Amino acid sequence: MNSVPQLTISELAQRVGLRPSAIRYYERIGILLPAQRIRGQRRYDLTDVHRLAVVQRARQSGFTLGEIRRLFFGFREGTRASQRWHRLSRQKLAELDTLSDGIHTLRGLLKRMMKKCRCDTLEHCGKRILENGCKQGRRPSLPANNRHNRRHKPVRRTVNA
Amino acid sequence: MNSVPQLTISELAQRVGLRPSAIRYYERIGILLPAQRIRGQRRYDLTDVHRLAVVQRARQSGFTLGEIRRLFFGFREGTRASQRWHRLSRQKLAELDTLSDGIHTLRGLLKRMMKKCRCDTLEHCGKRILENGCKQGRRPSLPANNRHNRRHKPVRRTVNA
DNA sequence: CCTTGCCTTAAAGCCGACTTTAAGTTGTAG
DNA sequence: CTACAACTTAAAGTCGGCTTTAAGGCAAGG
Repeated sequence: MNSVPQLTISELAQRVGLRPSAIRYYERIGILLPAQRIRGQRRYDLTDVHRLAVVQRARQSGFTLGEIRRLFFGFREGTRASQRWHRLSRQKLAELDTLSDGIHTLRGLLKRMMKKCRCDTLEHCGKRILENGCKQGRRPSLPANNRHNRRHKPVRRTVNA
Repeated sequence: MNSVPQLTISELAQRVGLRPSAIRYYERIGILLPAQRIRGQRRYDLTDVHRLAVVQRARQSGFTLGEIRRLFFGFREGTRASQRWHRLSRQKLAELDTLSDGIHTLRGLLKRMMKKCRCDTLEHCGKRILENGCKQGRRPSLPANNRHNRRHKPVRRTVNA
């Protein structure tokens, strides 16, 4: 049924554009469930690929690994826990909205700087941010640096398969 | 002319929601120009406030400090440098667009998870990301962690002045 | 049999972005 | 005169997110 039943760790890594070490790390911290093993070695299938696709997207969008675990893989069924999950999600949704806003603003700033060139643009933008920026939506919550993946070799994803 | 001619470092910090140590750090790494000093102590004015407003917004939107320096404060006039700047900006604009996309996707995923509840939603989303996600816009470029600002005391901004 | 290649683990290292600490200066109030 | 608050610096520490290293296992091929 699954076109790719068993992937080794480095095959999986290849597909999602990560390195094996990152995948092991994700397992350790509970982003991935302990993988099935065959003679001691981890094996994965397509559901893992999909899961990691979401993880990657989320990381790139500024989610921390903690948030990813809580929000995407942290819904247990108990009403208690589920309530907590809903609270967290609502919170994160709000954050995402203000984040979108911020990105929009900066996109605009960058574009204006490319045309009109120069500092008053910047100064003026800072002023605007301060003024209207006081609409206090819980600000995001910067995650951590992934630039490693650039410092070290880039890990190009396999285009498909 | 400027309603607030001289701010001490902690006054400035207060206004932009940073701690003094962060501001000194920004000066060290060239995000802020060496501040004017009066009897050895740094003094700031409104243009610094505005500058930091932009910096903050950019940090929250996932820019690294390096990018912020290069993109917002790194346009020198030489045609050579200016070309480089334009290249970087265009690149970052593209990144911002794919980032917006990603955020949109995840927002959708989170919302669907709140309604329909559960994993197939997630699985399905992963699949979609993999399929169309291969439109290879240079992915962002995660910056680093600011959660410190939460671990340590939050530093509430002064509402205005 | 031995090399090659990919796997394993635990532990240490690294980078970005700050914060904390330690030690010292300065201006003001009591 | 002293105490205090708020500043200064350099250096060390911290945290998240990985990567690298060191030491070893195991199957396939020559």
